Amino acid sequence: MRIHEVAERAGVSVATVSRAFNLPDKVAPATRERVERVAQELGYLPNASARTLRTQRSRVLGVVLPTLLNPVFAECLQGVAAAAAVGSYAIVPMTTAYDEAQELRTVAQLMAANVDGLVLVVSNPARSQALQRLRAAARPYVLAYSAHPEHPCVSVDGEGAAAEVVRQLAALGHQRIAMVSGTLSASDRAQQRYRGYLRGMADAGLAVLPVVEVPFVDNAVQSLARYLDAAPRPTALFCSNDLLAVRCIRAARLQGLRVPEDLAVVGFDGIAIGEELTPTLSTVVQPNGDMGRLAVQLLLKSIARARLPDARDSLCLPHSLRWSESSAGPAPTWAHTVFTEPIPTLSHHGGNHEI
Amino acid sequence: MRIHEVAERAGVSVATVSRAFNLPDKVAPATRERVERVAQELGYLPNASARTLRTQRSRVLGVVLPTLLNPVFAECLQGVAAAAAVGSYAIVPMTTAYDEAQELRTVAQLMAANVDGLVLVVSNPARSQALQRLRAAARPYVLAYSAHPEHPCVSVDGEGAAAEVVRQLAALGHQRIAMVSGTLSASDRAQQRYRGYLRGMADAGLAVLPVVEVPFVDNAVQSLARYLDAAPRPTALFCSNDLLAVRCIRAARLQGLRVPEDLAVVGFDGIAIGEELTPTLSTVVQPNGDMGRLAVQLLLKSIARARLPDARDSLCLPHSLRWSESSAGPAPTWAHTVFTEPIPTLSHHGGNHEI
DNA sequence: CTGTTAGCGCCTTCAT
DNA sequence: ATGAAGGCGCTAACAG
Repeated sequence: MRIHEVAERAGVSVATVSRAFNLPDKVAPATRERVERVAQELGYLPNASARTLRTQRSRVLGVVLPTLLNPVFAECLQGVAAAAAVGSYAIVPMTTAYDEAQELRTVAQLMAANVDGLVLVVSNPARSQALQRLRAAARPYVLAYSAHPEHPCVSVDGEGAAAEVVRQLAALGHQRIAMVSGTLSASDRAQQRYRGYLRGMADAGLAVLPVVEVPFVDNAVQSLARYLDAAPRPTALFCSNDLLAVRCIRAARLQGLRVPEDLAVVGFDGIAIGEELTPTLSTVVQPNGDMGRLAVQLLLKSIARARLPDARDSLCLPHSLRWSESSAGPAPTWAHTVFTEPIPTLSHHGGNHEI
Repeated sequence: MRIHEVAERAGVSVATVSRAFNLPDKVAPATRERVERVAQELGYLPNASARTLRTQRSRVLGVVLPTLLNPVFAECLQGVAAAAAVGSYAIVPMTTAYDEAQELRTVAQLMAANVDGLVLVVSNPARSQALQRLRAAARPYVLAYSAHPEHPCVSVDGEGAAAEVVRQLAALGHQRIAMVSGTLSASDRAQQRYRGYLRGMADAGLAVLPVVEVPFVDNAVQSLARYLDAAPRPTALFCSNDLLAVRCIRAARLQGLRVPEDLAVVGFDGIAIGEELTPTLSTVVQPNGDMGRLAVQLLLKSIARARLPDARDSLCLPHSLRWSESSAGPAPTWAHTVFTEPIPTLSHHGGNHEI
C-alpha cells in the first residue's frame, strides 16, 4: 500500500495525501477527511524507511542495555518504552551482556539504523568507546544508571545509598558486614557501590571485610555457601544487586542459616519481585521505570531543540531504602549456634521450615 | 558519511563501493581492499533506510510480546535476539500488555517499519486480528507459546503438561488440588493449562475445585492469603505461571502455612530465578530461550525460501517437570494444626522461621 | 571488472 | 488549497 494508490483513490495528488498526514492544517477539511477515510479503508501506513530517508529523522530511539534477564533493566525498558510511546517514538533495544566491545558494535549498528537518539546503560562511561563514537558523530544520547561529569546522565547516588545502607546496618548492631559483588571491573556501578560500602564502614568505624566477588552466575550459590561456611562469618551481607541478594539468601539457607536472624541480607536495585519473596528483600530501591522515562524525556527535549543533551542537565533521582524481612539486627551470640545443620535437601523434600 | 564520499576517497564509483560490501566476489581484490580501508577510516556504514527502501528488505524482525516484566518473555527474547544475530537480523521488540487492541496497533506499526517478519506471542491466536492482518498482507510470522492448526507455531504441550502435573500431585497423595490462574480470558495459554488441570483431575478421579482467578497483580497476595484462610483449603496449588506461584508461596507464609508441608505449590514456565528461591520452585520447565530461537529459525528459513512459514512446520518442544522444594506430598492430618498463627509481619522484623 | 543510471516511497519547495 | 517534481542514499540492471 503506497501513497500513490491512496492519492488515486481519493482523487488527489500524492502531495495532498502527504500533507493530510503531516500538515493537516494545510489541507481543506473536506479533502482531509476524504483522504483519511480512504487511507483507513486501504490500511495505508506511510513507509517508515522512505520517510526516514527523506526527512533524515526516523522517530526511533536506540536503547542499549546490558541484559534483560536482570529485571532491573527490563523495568527500566518499560519506562523507556512508555515515554517513547508518549512522544510517538519507537524503540530498538539491544543487549550487550556487559561487554564493551559489544557495546561499540551495538552502537554502530544503531547509528546505521538512523536512530534519532540513544538511551544507554554502559559498563563504564569514562572509557567507553561507544560514547566517544556517539559524541564524534554528534548523535544525541543520554546515559542511565551512571553518573559522569562529561555525559548527560540520569542516575541515583549509588555510592551514597550504599554508604547509608552500611551505616544503618551498623546502627542495627552489625559489625561484620561484607559486600557481595559481581565482577567489579565489569561495571562502573558495582565499583561505585563498593566505594559506598567502604565509606559507610569507615563512617561507622568498622573494619572492612574482603569483598566477595561472584563473577560467574553458574556456581554463585555454591561458592557463596562455601564462603558462609567458613568462620568467622559476617552477620550481614550487602549485595550490589538484588539477584545476588536472592542467591545469598539461598546460600544462607543451604548452610542452615536463618535470614535475617543469623544473616541479614540487603540488596540493591529494588526489583519488583523482591517484595513478593519470602523473606521480602531489603534493598535500595531505585526508580527503575522513571530512570528510563526521564532519560527519554531528556533526550526528546534536546532533539526537539535540535541540540545535543547537555551533561549539565544530568539528573540524580532519589532512591529509598526498603528495610524489609531479609534484614534485622544481628542475633545474640547464643543464637549463632542453633542452626548448624544444613537444611534437608530436595531428597527430604524441602523441610526447611521445620527445624 | 555517505557512499559517495567513500567512492570519491577510494577513487571508484559508488557502484563499486556498494558491490564491495554486498557482492565482494564481483570486485577485484585490490579494489575491494582499498574500498574497505577507506570505509573503515571514514567509519562508513550503509544507511539502513536507503538500503531497505531500495531492496525492500530490512533485515529486521519484529517481536511482539505481552510484557518484559515477566521473566519468561525476557528469556524468550534473549533466544530471539541470539538467533536473529546469527542470521544478521536486528530485532524490534514491542510489548502489548496482553491487550488485543494493542497487539493490532503494534503489528501495524511493525509492518509500517518494514520488518521482514515477526515472532509474536499473542493472547489468542484464534481470534487475533493482528494475525489476520499479517496474513492478509502476506508477511511472514511465527507464533511462540501458542499452538493453533492454522498458524505456524512453536510451543509446548501446555495442556498435557498441566494434566501431568496434576496427576503427579495426586499420586503424591493430594486430593484437594486447586488451580490458580491469571485472567483466563486474557490468554489462550491460561485456558489451555486450565483444560489440562481439568483433565488431570479427571484422570486422577479427583473433584475439581473452583479456579482461583487472580486478575490484578496489585492485591494478588492479599486475596490469595484470604483464599487460603478459608477452610477447607487445598493441599496443593497448581499455578498457571511462576510469578503466581511465587505469590502463592508468600500468601501461604503470611497465613502461617509451611510450603510444601502444609501447601504444595507448583508453577509453570521455568523462569530462571525459580531455582534460586527458597524454597526452589517446582514447575513445568519450558525451553523459553529455545522457543524464541526456533521461532526465529523457522521464520528465517521461510524468508530465505521466499515463502510464508507453513502451519504444518509448527514445532511442539519438549517440556519437563521440575519437582523441587515447593512441592511435596500432603502432610498427615495432625500437621495441619501446627501452624495456625500468621507469621510476624515486618514490624517484628521478619521472624518467619522462628516459629 | 567497473561505471552510469533509474528508481525504491516519501516529503517539501516551488509554482499555480 | 492543491499539484508537479526533485532528491534523500542505496542497489541492481545494463553498458562498456
